This record gives sequence, C-alpha cells and structure tokens, in this order.
Amino acid sequence: MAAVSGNDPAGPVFEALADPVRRRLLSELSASPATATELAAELPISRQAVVKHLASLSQAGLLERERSGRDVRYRVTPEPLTHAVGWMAQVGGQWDERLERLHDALRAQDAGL
Amino acid sequence: MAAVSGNDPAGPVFEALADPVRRRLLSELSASPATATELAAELPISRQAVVKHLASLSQAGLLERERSGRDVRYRVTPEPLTHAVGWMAQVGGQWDERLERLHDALRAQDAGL
DNA sequence: GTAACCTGCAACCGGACGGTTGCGGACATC
DNA sequence: GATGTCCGCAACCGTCCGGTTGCAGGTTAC
Repeated sequence: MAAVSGNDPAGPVFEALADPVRRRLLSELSASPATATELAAELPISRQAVVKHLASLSQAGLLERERSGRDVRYRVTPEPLTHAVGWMAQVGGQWDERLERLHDALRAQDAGL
Repeated sequence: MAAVSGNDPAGPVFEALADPVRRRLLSELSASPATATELAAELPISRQAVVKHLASLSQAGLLERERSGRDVRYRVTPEPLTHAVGWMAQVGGQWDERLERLHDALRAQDAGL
C-alpha cells in the first residue's frame, strides 16, 4: 500500500542536503561559484573534506564542475531540488493540496526549460 | 559571507528525510495513520527499528503521537516541510524566483492555520 | 627549470547511525 | 487472575560517513 508512487528520484537530493556543511556549501555556491580551496578557506575543515562534500552534492546533480586551467570551479544546478519539492508535495498533499498545485507549477516550468 | 540567512530550521527536516525508510514511513502515514507494529509488519525490519525512525521524524516535528489505550497511533504533521521548501527556495532563488513565490504562498497558508 | 599552488587518489581513524535482541511494564481479553 | 499483545528502555554490534593526513600529478609563475 505505497502511498507515494514508486521509487523516488528525490532520495539523493535529500541525502545530499542532510549534512549542514553541504547545505552551507550549496548556500555559498548559490551566491557565487567557487573552487574547493576557496570554500575550504571559509570553513573549519580541510580541503579534502570539502571535496568529498562537493562530490556528494555533484552526485545528486546539484553541482556542475567547470575546469579552467589549474583550478576547478563549482556552480549550482538546482533543478534536482524540484524532485525534493515534488516528493514533499505528494506527502503533504493529503494534508493540503495547495502544495500539489505548487508542484504542478514547478513541473510546468521545468518542462519549459 | 553567508548567502542564506543565519541558522536553518530546515536542518532537522532534511536529516529526517535523508533515510529511505523514513521517507517510506512518512509516505505510508500520510495515507493513513498507523501504529509502529502495523508499520513494521509491512517492512523487512523490526518494530524497534521502526520506532527509532518514528522518533527521528517526530523530533523533526513531522509526526504527532496519539495514544489510545494500549497502542500509539502516529499521524503526519507536515508543517515543518515548509522550512525545507523555504530553504530550497532561497538556494534556488538566484536561479529561478518562481520558487520564491511558491514559498511565500506556503508561508501565507501557514499563518492562516 | 624550478618553485609555488591546486587538484586528485588512497589509506586510515573515530564516531554516529541503522538494526537487532532481550526484558519489563501496561493494557485488554478471556 | 492468567494470558496475549503492544509499548518502552537498554545494551550491543556492524557499517557507513565525515574528517584527516600523506603523497603524486598538473599548471602557472618567476
């Protein structure tokens, strides 16, 4: 009796967003793209830790790598966030269908890209 | 240079939603409230494991316990989901402000409850 | 060419987390 | 009141995950 349809593409997104450091990184990158060393400079963790987090975010489809010579620049690609919103809309749908309509709007916009 | 405001109330929600079992449970409960033993019967894990997951969800404010005699019934309280949507709207805002408006709509509805 | 800097890979470590089992207590039923 | 069933607590275990360190490979600059 699965209430929400099949397997969720939102899983990787939620897993990626579960870590506070990762959310922080996404937040920073949403303001302006940056390299791993730049990001590590603003955080109390090593560059390698940042790289691992960026790999997680990238695996969820939330980041885009762009190499320019010596360094690699990361930027946000927030499309997968719609999967997460969609899932929540389905769960919250029973409770309030306004979320449903919101989700529909997102889907429509997504198709428009 | 924090791009997203202060500390996030969305953290617990994302952490709760990071686990597939927890998402499954939320999904089931959104369809109809149930007890821990009922939920465990539909899953390949023990009742205690389910209880722990329900505790996580409850800690994120996503569940409500309702005791009736011998057994405890859980139901979904999806309001905290708006925190998660709000956070994503801020991150994705740079990319598309339609999410922002969606978030505003949610906030308005939240105030209306 | 050599020095400085950034990326990438691999090994390693400790703690958190998902899961199990066992047991005691409370409630309903007979 | 005895029994079955459900909840709740606690201990325990293995694995995954976040983090570190060390080192090799490119790339830019001097």
